[in-house]
Amino acid sequence: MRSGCGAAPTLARAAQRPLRAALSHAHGYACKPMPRLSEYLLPTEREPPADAEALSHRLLVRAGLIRQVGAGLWTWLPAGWRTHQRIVQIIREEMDAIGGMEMLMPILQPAELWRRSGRYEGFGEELFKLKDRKDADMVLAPTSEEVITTHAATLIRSYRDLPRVLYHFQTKERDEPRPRAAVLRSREFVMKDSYSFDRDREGLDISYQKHAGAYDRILDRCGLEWYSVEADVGAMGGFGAHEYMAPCPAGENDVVLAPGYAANLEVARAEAQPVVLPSAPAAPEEVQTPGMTTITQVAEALGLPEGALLKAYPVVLPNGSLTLVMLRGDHRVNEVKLALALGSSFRPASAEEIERHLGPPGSIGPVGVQVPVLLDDAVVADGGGYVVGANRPDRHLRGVVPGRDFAFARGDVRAVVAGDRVDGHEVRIERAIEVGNIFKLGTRYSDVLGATYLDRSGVAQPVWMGCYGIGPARIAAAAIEQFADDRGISWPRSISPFAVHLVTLGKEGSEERALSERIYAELVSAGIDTLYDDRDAGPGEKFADAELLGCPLRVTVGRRTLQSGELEVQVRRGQEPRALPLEGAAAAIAELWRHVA
RNA sequence: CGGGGCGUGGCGCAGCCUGGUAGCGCGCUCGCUUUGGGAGCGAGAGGUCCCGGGUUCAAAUCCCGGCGCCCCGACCA
Repeated sequence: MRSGCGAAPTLARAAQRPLRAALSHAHGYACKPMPRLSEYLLPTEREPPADAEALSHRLLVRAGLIRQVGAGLWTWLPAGWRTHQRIVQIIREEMDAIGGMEMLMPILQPAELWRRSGRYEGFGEELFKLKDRKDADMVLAPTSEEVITTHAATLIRSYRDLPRVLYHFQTKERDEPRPRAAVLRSREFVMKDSYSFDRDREGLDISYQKHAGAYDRILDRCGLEWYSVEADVGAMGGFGAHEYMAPCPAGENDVVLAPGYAANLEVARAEAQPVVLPSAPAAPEEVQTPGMTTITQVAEALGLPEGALLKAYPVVLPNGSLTLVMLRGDHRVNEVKLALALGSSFRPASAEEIERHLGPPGSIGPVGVQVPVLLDDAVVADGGGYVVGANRPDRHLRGVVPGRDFAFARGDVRAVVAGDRVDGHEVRIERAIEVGNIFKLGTRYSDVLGATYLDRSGVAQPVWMGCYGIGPARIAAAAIEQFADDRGISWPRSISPFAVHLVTLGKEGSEERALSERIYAELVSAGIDTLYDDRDAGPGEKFADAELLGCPLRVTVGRRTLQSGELEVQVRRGQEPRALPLEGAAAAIAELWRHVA
């Protein structure tokens, strides 16, 4: 918070002439102008738009912070933009603190660069493509690895030029297949993306750790509840990645959490809950399962838990070969982990392929098949036997023991479920929104775009890169989701559009109004960001709007204030009321401000 | 891409089935009253009924085509 930009005018002077003029002109101080609601654009709505589902979407619109332009396209209105900019500033400070240098790269980029990196086709339908008047192919950048690496190729020449961290805040364009929940997934949004350049892998590790520290501080300062989770390095390749997840109901990811453990469900590993198996006979026995094609049906018919059955998931690799993935009946395949275990992408086998290689879909199994079997790690026999499909219609096999009755390779390919354990602790699974990510790129871009430097011995080496993104809009939405109550938003103080929402209940010309003006001037002079509700409206409406907008402190000036000589301050979170002495109110409010969340 | 839903004043909705001068609540404007939890009375303003075509004497309403938006799933550096 800024401090003192001029003495408050006295009450007497305030009564003599328009206060704002006194503040901004007569005094000549460079006070940050603090809006009166009667002159501000804050279009609050009593009802949310009918198509808004997510809480953050409803509240952002109702509180007058954003408005829609098209699918996935949103305008930030003045108060909303204040929050956005506060988040941007926090990010900027923490990036600068780790030695980042702010710059700006264009959104509109030549397709040529993207062809060279292989992403013109590789990025997929999400990449906005267009042509300029000379018919040259262009793209609207969803991210800036190509441009920054091209710069690095010519601007970084020597080991002395490394390491470096460069970043910018820039609009990103992504033709999302399904924009949703207002700013949670939009087609155009501002992102801070930074890029680190190092001499080698060890240097990259250091840059990565610095970013991890910066991101920790950014999200703490923004007042969010958040987790850093291990992430899938995905299609981009890479040497490691973390995602920063903020738990919230409107989130799009599942995070697996246990004390000391946090991972994206896509990559999470945990110890499965045990299942009691019937003891295995000397050899598998066939059982009749007429018309039963699902795990549930067979388990029920045999009186066994679903975990005592094995589920078959035949997949086809790009080379056309078929692999039979087997996992416990109560588990589900995690496709990301499966691709990792297979070392390749895959697709589920078609019914026709299953029929040809194995048997009738619905009762296929691993015994006697001619295709490789990949057995999930959670399948442990331990003296017992499993029920599997017999590769014949209406038949299953009972008492099947992996290893004895079929050969297999091992892999962890199942999705973790709540109740599994990590280090003895049960895990829980929460919805969360990804607000940032950090990624060790390695030399993927420097190799293809020619970013090399000369090392100490004069040998050209590829630059080792990392990329790091964070989305202010998602941070804002996550903060709303995490802290809103039934009256509206409750901003963490660091990213609230205003610190104080000053409500006057006095009519124009009243004594209360004159007092309000004085308090307003004092707050502004004390450097406190204040929104002053001086509208000619009823108290109910003003309070409702204040609680909807969610500034941490609401200061009310009315007849009661005059009678009691005390100022009423409400802390938004918990709607806790307090009384402060009128004398020295601004200082007391500033002090209170320092202690709210 | 598959499935579902919706486009009528700034917001929320009715009217459409069964065609006949477009309505309600909130909001907005003006006046008076009111003023510590979305206040009252009175008077007003505001709509190419998403677009195009068709049927009809007549289309918000029926038919055909298109566009837009939302939700679920798939997908997702």
